[in-house]
Amino acid sequence: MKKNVVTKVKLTKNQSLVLDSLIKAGQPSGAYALLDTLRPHGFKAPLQIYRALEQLIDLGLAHRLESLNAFIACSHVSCESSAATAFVICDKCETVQEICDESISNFLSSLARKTKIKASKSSIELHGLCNGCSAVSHS
Amino acid sequence: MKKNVVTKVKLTKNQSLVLDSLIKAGQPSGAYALLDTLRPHGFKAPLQIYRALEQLIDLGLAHRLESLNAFIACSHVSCESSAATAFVICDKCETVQEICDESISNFLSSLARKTKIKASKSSIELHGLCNGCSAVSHS
DNA sequence: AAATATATGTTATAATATTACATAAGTCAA
DNA sequence: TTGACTTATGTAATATTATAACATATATTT
Repeated sequence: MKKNVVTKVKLTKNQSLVLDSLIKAGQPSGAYALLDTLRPHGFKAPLQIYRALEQLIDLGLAHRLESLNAFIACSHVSCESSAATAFVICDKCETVQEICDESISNFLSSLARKTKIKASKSSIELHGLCNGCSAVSHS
Repeated sequence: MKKNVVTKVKLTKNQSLVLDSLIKAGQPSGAYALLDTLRPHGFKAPLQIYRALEQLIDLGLAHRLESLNAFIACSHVSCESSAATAFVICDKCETVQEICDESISNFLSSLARKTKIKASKSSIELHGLCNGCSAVSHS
């Protein structure tokens, strides 16, 4: 797995703005929601968002949630191995837990070994109801 | 995790046609590719595809690959627990290995336990180069 | 047969993402 | 500093993926 350990990077203006928006949102955000948020800052086209996101993801500062077509700021100071992260998503309150430990990387290594694949990217997303929401919702 | 153990189901005409196309394709297919394949059979609108796919997925006969926005026939006679499946995808030859064993379900249970989520759905997708393709491609 | 649920057909539109091309700004070597 | 090069940006147009809304038809149950 490739990864990007980044000590210090200077983000461009657009990248900073997008990252700030993601952080402020604190939950999964779609590209067009980010665009709307940033219109007051002069953003006008989706590409401005998608390009910034691409860099942020490369840098490990943001992640893409494949099952939501949405993006989220990395919850770690610097996600050392953005390729071995799991996301646990509450479908009710939209809270996302980002898990990034040995159990994940071990599982992925083992899976790669078993299937004889040279892995480059992974996506693990678990949906359900978080502790709080499952206590409440009887519906 | 909910699952759908299906002994015998009568598929509708559209469901059968879509499933057949998926099986023939033998690799991930987008909804619109399926639509084009099935135009000769009278399909005209995306909804005919999406609706059939929804049922097939519910029945465990097909799966959605979130990271590709594509669909694939279940490779098991009947995927007993479609919620605990991992997909290993070669980005070069597009081959998909569908893994559905205890290591997957154990990993997911453990993750759910640790994060205190009541899981309902999961998506595990590992991208890279399969054995054959990684031997060849130096690019 | 009537009532109900499920499947289908069709049009329009929403939501997500990329292509293509032009311009600007930063980086580095001579 | 200039020129060559790379990276970032702006903008319009368009491609791709997915759903809403509404009408009709077919199957299932009572």
